[in-house]
Amino acid sequence: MVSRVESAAATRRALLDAAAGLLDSGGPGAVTLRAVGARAGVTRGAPYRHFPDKDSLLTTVAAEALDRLADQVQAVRADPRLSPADKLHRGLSALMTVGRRRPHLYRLMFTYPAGDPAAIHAAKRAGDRAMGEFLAIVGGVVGAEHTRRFAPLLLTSVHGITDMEVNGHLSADKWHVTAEELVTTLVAMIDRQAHSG
Amino acid sequence: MVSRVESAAATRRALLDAAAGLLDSGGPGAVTLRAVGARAGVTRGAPYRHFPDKDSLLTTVAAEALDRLADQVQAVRADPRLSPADKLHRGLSALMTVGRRRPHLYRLMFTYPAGDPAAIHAAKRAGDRAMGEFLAIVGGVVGAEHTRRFAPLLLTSVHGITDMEVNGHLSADKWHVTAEELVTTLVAMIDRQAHSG
DNA sequence: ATTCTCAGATGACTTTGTCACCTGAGTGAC
DNA sequence: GTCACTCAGGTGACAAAGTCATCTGAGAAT
Repeated sequence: MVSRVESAAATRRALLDAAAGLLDSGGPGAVTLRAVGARAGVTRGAPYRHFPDKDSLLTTVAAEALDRLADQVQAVRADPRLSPADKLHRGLSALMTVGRRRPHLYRLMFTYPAGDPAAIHAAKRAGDRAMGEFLAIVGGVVGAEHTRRFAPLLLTSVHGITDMEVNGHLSADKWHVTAEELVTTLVAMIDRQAHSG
Repeated sequence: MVSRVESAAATRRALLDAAAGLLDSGGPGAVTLRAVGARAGVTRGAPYRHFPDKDSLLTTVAAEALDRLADQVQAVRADPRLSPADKLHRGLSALMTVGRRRPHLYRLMFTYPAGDPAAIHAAKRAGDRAMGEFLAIVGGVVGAEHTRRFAPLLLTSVHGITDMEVNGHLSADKWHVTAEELVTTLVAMIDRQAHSG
């Protein structure tokens, strides 16, 4: 027997999964509320029982993705078997992997959130949490006194590298560099900078 | 007396300007072909005489913006009164200024281009040209042997900084840094790296 | 002068976001 | 246990917007 609230929660979950799935397979254009509903086993109007509008649904998808990223980074940070340098490498890899494996979702995660205030707040909160986890990892590498400058620099830079790669502005055969190479160079530079002058 | 081709060219121009204007003032959601047509003084169907579809129109807007950016950077690069370091600073400022003054256009410029092959090609071409101009400027600062690595790194990083700022992920009161500070740090680091080891 | 070409207008169709309203199954009060 | 209630979900409807077929009229070629 399923209670009413259980069924409702399951539908909500199915809607979010359907939206993310459609986004992955067909890009933003494929995400219509009708298609989302169909994929979740309900009809066009049903999503409005769970989200005030389409933007809020999408922003919630982004918020969940940011939260999962934050979880991953948190797990990396808390893993006692990893050295600070390894943690940094894995954390950054987690970010880039989202961009490569789920480019449309990645785009959504870093777009200015829209929709109702609750969804927007959730997205900002999740984004800040992910950022905070990264900050802590970077702090373990460069030392607290350098974190304020280098952590955001590293994050924004790696985001830029990922974003441009995802959007085809980093054609390897034209600029003769890979994203990995850029990140490696960047990390080495920051490391050196923080541990010398 | 206006010839037919003059009138057609003027309409095409008006359509592109109208699209860019609507994008600036109301975001992507405000750019409808009907609104574009109205703002350009024609009706809904007229844009299809100049662009095969909406995506192609938008991609052309992006291509023109990238071309204008390339022009600016080229002008900076060719200015004999500027030192290499000044050129770099002004070039990067040009990029960030687009992001701040015209955030929606900035987003469009760095999104994977859609539409007909001609428009896509124009956008990629313009993007590559802008990238090439930046590359030349960076080469003047760090020396040819370091350009391949540092130029794309600098560009992607500054793009990432700008993108995250534009999308509200760099709230100064939370992370206690400004975009300027990040760029300054980055440039100083690259400069130092290229001129020492 | 006649015919042709093409920019632009118009009507129509389709997709999609959104809302008002309806319905039926769990749920709490008695 | 009965009854009214709440709310998830279904359905009809509407408006906005992309797109196309078709029409028209003014400049261009002959």
